[in-house]
Amino acid sequence: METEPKKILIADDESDIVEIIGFNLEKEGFTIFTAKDGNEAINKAQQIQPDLIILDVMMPYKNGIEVCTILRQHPNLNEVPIILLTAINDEQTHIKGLESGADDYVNKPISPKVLVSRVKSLLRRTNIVSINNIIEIGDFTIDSDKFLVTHQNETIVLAKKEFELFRLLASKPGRVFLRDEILNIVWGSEVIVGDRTIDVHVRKIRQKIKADCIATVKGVGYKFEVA
Amino acid sequence: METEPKKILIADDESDIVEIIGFNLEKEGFTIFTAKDGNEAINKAQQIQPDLIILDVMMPYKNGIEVCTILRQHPNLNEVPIILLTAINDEQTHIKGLESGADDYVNKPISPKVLVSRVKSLLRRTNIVSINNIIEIGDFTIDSDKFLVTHQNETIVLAKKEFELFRLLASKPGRVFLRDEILNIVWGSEVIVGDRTIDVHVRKIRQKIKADCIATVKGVGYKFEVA
DNA sequence: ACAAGTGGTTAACAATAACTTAATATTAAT
DNA sequence: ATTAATATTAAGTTATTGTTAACCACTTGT
Repeated sequence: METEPKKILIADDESDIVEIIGFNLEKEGFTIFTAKDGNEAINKAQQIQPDLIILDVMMPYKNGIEVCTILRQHPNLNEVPIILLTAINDEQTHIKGLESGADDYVNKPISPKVLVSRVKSLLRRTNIVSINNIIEIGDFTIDSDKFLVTHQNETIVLAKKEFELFRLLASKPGRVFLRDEILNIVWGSEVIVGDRTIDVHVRKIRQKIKADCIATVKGVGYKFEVA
Repeated sequence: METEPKKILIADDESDIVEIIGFNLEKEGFTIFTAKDGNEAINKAQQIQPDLIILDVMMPYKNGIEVCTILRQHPNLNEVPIILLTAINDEQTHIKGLESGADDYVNKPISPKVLVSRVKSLLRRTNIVSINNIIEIGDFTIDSDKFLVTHQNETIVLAKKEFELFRLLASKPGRVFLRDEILNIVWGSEVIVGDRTIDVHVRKIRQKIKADCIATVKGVGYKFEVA
């Protein structure tokens, strides 16, 4: 099983904090993404589907707690581990932060080492609990648990066969799937359907997804192409 | 699906701390068990199989970190959520505590309310299915103790099976539950009921709850959708 | 004990969404 | 240009779910 580096999104308007935290997490092998305000945090989270998000509470446009509340209602991000970071050492805010759906609430000033420990602890816990069936490729997110495809913040609802076909192609971008393979995997080896059936499904997917991401390889099959 | 109150084991040699924390957690509907030292904590944990353990770091016989390390090697307790409690505000200990497998590390003096929040947050994360006896999602409040659903201040009375089905779906908003899953969880794996049974229950829920919050995924199952 | 009510299940049928096919148009390869 | 493969469209078919009402088992109040 491949273990790609875990992606962590850090959102804070104070660039030196982002830098020091980012540096320490990178040292541990995490891949770091950053955002400078609440809106950017939400957009980037959707784009990159991080494994964990660190949110400063005091940020322009949307504060960390607001971002947290929004993410918890988001179809693909409502289970992502969230750590709130704050200079506010206030009981009410602390409780409100956790109630907004955050997993941890850490007061500044922070020891980077402690933060790294907390990140690891949280990831350890979330890995035990949930194995998310999410494929990300290009601007697409394919969530098998929710039977949902999202593309650039837009949610696309596919029917069962459409979804299974799309997921198959997207599972190995660039690789061509023979029509026979597709039939075997999506329809099953016993089922016999005409050749045009696949085409019609491909058409429906292409229609629902505006992007041009399924390529025909004439005489062979279809493949998913990253734009 | 029975909803027993969640069991929490508190281990601390300072009886007044145990008392104040215990009191506040009981107020929230948790059942409290206590231990006065490390060995007792391990024994009681095995006996009662708590849903969460709070360990003081400084305890006789075995300290909290040692207890945590041992529990993490124990077959039945290696996944139980653990919160370490400590008067030691020291970075090294903090990190060691988390590395021993604890999920959280909280410094004394503690606000009981904050601790309760952290307990809830951790239980929310560790329990896929509603362990908090109260689920709040969208405009809905689902209270497993009172078997009550409220929606925008209106009280909705659901029958037992209806309630369990609704709670299951609401416990993982967005996630599609396969019909088989639903049967296994709500009806139990031994019980055999016809296919239309689920539909009829869904219909009744949809009828009682005016909102359109249960979506059908044809050929797959049902899911709860936030409006 | 009895009637009335509640909850749960089933069966019959209706409605609908998903899937398949067939007919025709378009495209790509040689 | 010719041909084979795929795209497109609409219509037809099937599978799945929705709806209703009836039935039975249990509980509750009298």
